Formats: sequence, structure tokens, C-alpha cells
Amino acid sequence: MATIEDVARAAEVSSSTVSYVLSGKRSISPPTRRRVEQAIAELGYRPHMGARALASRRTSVIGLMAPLRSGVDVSVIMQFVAGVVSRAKEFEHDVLLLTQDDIGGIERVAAGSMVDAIIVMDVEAEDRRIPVLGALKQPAVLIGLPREADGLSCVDLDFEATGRLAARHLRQTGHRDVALIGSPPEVMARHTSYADRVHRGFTAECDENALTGTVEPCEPTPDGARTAVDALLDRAPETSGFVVHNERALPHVLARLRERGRIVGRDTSVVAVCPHDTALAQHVPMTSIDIPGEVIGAVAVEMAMTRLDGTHPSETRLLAPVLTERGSSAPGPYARAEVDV
Amino acid sequence: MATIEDVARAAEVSSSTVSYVLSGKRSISPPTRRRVEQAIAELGYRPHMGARALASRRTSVIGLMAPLRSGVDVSVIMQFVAGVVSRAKEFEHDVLLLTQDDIGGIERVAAGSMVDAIIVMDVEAEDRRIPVLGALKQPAVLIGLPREADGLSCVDLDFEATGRLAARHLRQTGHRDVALIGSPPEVMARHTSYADRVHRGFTAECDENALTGTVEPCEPTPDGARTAVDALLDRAPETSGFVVHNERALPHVLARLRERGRIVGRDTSVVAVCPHDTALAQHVPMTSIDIPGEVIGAVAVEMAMTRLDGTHPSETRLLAPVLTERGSSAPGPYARAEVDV
DNA sequence: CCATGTTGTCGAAGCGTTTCAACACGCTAG
DNA sequence: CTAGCGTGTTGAAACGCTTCGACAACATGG
Repeated sequence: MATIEDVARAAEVSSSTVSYVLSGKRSISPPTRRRVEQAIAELGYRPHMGARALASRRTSVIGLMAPLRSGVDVSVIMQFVAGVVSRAKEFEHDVLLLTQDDIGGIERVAAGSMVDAIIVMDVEAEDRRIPVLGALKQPAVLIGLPREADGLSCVDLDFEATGRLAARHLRQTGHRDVALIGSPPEVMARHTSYADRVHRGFTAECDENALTGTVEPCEPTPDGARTAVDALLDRAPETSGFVVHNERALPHVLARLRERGRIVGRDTSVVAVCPHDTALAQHVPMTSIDIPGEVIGAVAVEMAMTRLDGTHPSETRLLAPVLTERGSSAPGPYARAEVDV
Repeated sequence: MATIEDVARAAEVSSSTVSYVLSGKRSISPPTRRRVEQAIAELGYRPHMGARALASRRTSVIGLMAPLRSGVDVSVIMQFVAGVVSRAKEFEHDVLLLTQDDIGGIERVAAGSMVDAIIVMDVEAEDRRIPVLGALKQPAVLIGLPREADGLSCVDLDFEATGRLAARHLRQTGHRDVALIGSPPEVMARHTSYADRVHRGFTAECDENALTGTVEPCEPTPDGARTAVDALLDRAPETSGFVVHNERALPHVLARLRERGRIVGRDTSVVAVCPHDTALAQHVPMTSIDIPGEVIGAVAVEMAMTRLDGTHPSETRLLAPVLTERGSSAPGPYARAEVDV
């Protein structure tokens, strides 16, 4: 492996000059630059990242803590990851993958100076990683919104507004009796940030507008969907509008509604909260509020990169939800009265 | 951040002694070891990985090239990734995530000495990454089986045997007219290793045993499944046994079969090639051949670690497929005649 | 023409580890 | 009693890069 000295020798300059050509931190005369670049090309020189990290205290690596299994739908996770990776590449950074259950990993990679910044997914309301992250010399960005961010930066879809928006759409299309079919119980139980927030927004919107709103967690299985739908329909048979915030349960919920004699898009409305492609992959293309995983991942990287020098204050960015109407919306029983709202 | 010198001073030894305590490469007297360990704990010392990499030429990082989207089912990918990450941790290694479309990433990461080894997923028959990998100083392990491994190590489920086993199961349960519903056309088209191999095994077993075997690629959507199932059933209405090697299409294939009047597990057999949990998540628990993603990922790591010192020769490991019979198997029209095979 | 920049390059001092050769010490064998 | 050995420890030399300060060489304004 060629070193910077080899390049310097070949280009007949000092190694510091080579370094400056590479980093652009000092001006270099065009002829020198050319010679150096040629030497680099000829030798196939690649800087040794370890040495660089040692001298510059920058690693060109971002740590990403992602939940690799659990109740969360993997395809959604992947979108976040893809967003992070691709935006990181634009900042000339690679991504080191940490898993949820490797809680000590944060400290290890940070204290060992393996990463320049850390991005954390699947944040819970009271996340035990937060104090650890706060103590780091590297900046950290949370994807999600804990109860107390404690000086950390956060980014996410505004899930509270999402819950409201979904309920509002149902109301405006004439529904009074509505329901939220949410995340699996385990996800609810650990107060995963997004689950809580959709719940809160949905309920608030219902309460403020005299809607009857029920909430039901849902296992992402055919059985789980059946149980949830049946529970809702038995308890409140009037329910005509559903919000489903559970990618994996969605097809089963739709199937069960059909089995129970509901015709989605005709006598029953379903608003999905899920990524674009999931919404389109159903039997009926779903009216949905997109979860823009790639965008959020990308923004997380930008926020982290901005804070590398430690001067920028922390910041929370919530992306406004956008509802796209598709085939699963149906006018509700009160449609006429609401037409001008 | 405390350095090794700080620790040495605190423990009243030289820094090399601290290093040897950490690495265990030289014997250390118990009292000294105790003092050093205490100093480390008190100072919260963490070795600087960059410095370590520079001096020792080991990074404690494994590169993992994974396809982050494409036609491959993400939940399957995640299992592989999870296997890699967790086994890597046991070897005290972290995982650097590279994406499929970042082909230069391999060279960058390897030549920059950011990783000790590289694991590559989603290998194609003629994979253009293979020559690059072969030229590296780090060992590489492929998950999948290219046509020409070129001295690289490979590990995967034996998909050819899987195709055969699936066909054989159908034959032995009395089916003569069988079909393989495979990966999406795009996956087929780029000759993704596993797709090709299942195809090959399935056809070979059919040919050798006078089965009528059709193969149909399948988009992972309701429409795609409908098209595929209809095509098969119209072309060969006698077909009573199906092999489905396409996680995302599976539920839709099952749905379409139902719509076409088939009762899976009664008059129609379906063997799924998919992870365990996918097989169980269907309406009918599926007779299936498991794709043990976690195991394969873990084995890949082991193979890579074994080859760190460059002495071990390359090796190919194919895991034998195991078929688990569940609710989706049905006796075929020729069941009686085959009962003793 | 001199004082005063500007620009381009260099030398050298780190950055925090690992590891090699050397050595001090107490033992054992002869 | 000594030569030789194993054990535990050390000093110093890498490892390959960045960056600071210095300094020529040249241009600029007064």
C-alpha cells in the first residue's frame, strides 16, 4: 500500500503538500497539484483512514443505531437506513451499524473515536440511551421524539400532527365514529415515540371535534388483525373510518374488514400511515399519510454533519404530514353536513 | 479522553505494559495487571481505534455490502444482517454498512484500511465485484454462489438442493404437475445467485422424475401474483403442486389460488422457500424450506474471521435445506402410487 | 526602493497505539 | 558458583497522516 510519502516522493514535493492537495486547506499551484494528482493516480494511493483519524480527529464514519428486528416493520427501517447511508455518502461518510440491543455500543464506538456522529432510531419516550448520548463529544441526532430531548437534536415526521390529520380527514369526509389501529402492543408498551404521538394526536383531534375515537393496538399477523378489527367492530359497530398505523397489519386489517362485510372505499374509509410504496402495494391503493423514511434519514445526517464542529445548538425538526387521497376513502354517514368544512 | 499514557502513569507502569494487559500478548504479573485494570476503570479509558488500527493494522470492523432495496425482501435481508452483526460482535468487531450501488465502496473501504474483512450479499452469477474483492488484502466472503468464485469463500443455503427438495416433496406426496413461482423478473434477469439455483434444482428434479414443471417469475404485488398464478393455471390447469420462492408475493399467490377455487392444503400443495417466520405468518401455516438468514450471516462472519491471517484457503459452504411440513401440503392426484417412494 | 503583504511550499511535531529488542531479576542445572 | 533460562517489564521505534509555524519568492503600494 502506497503511503503519502510515496506519493510525495513520486511528485517531488513534501508530504504536507500532498496532504494539502487532498484536503484543499491551503492553496496549491496548478502545476504542483497536477503532479501530485498524477502520482496519486499512478500509485493508486488511498489515505489510511486510521492514520487520518488519529491525526485529524475525524473518522468519516457515522454511527447508526437501528432496531434490527422487534415489532417495527423492517421495510420502513430500511428506508431510513437507506436515507442515512446515501446522504452520508454525499458527505463522504460511511455508516457503522449498531443494533438496538447493543446499548454499550454507543459508548464504545464514541469513546473509541470510531465515529464522528451518532444517529439513533426507534426512540422511546424515556429512552435510556439519551443520557449516554448527551455525554458524548460527538453530536447525536435522534430519529423520533423523546419526552425530554436533553439538548439532543431530533428529527421525525410530526406524528402528532399525523394523527390529527388522519382524524380530520375522516371527519371532513363525513365520519363520526372512527378508530385507530395502531402499533403492536409491545411497541406501545415501551412507549416508542411515534406510536405514542400518533395516538395522542388522533385522540386530541377526536376529542376536540366530538368524534368517537377508539384506539386498538394490533399484532402484525392475520390473527392479530382479526382480533383488533373484531374488537372494534363489536364494541362500536358504527365505526366507519379507520386509521391504520401498522404496515404489517395493514393487509390483514383490510382482509378482515372485507370478511366482516365492509367495503373499503365504499362504505368504509381507511387512512394508512405508512410509506408510499406500502400504501400502493395493497389490494386497494390506500389513502395515506406518507412516512418519508429516506427523507428523515437524510435530514438526520445533515443535522449531524452541521453539528460536527460543536457550535450549532441542538434543534428539533418535525416534518409536516401530507395526506394523499386514494381509493380507500369513502364518504361517511354524515358526509353531506360536512361538505363545506 | 484518557490515553494509554495516562493509564500507564496512574498505574505506575510503562505504556507498553498497559498495552500488553489489554492485548494479553505477553504475560503480566497479577499485581501489575490489577493496578492497570484499576487505572483503566478509574479513568474510563478507551483505546483510540484509529491509533490502534494504525499501529496494529487491524480495525475491528467488518464491511458488509447489503442490497438496501431492490426486489429482494427486506425482512430476509435483515435476518442476514442481524446474523452478521451479532456474530461480529462476538468477535469484537463492528459492522460498516455498504450498499449495493456503492460499488467503489469496496475498494475505498478496503484500500483505506477501514475494515478487516468484507462480506458481500446478493451475489449474482457473474458478479462484477468479484475481481475487485479478489485483489484485496482483506479476506472476503460471499453470501451466495457466483459462477466462478475465483478463490473467494462462499456460504449460502444450498438453493439448488432446495429446489430439488421442494420438487421431490411434491412428487412424493403425489403431485405430477408442479410449478415454481420464483423471484421477480428483475431478480431473475440479473441472475441473482439464489434465484438461478432454485430454478436449476427444481427443473433438474422435475426432468429426472418425469414431472411436468413450469417456472414463472413473479412481481411481489397482488397484480403480479395474479398474473403469475393465472398464467400457470391457464397454461397447465392440472398443476396441483406449487413451490413459491418469493416472500413478498407469497400471500398474494395464496390469495389468488383461493380466488381461483383452489384450496391450499386440501386439493393444492404449496411449498414455500422463505424464512421460518414468514412461513408461519401466512393465513395457512406453510410447509416450507427455511432460509436461515441469521445462521448464514453468522457463518459468513466466522469464515471471514478465520481468514484474517491469510493462511486459510478459500472454502465454499452450502447449508443443507430442511423441509418442514405444515398445513399447506396436500396429497396430490397420484398420491396412492407414490406412497412407498 | 523599502516596507508589507500574499502565495506556495516545506520541516517537524504531534496524534495514540503496538511491538520489537533489550534487560533486570530470580531460578535451576551443572 | 556460574552459565543459562524463563518471566515480567521497559524504552523507543514505528504506523501514516494532519497541521502549525516558518520561510522563500514574488507582487504591491507608498
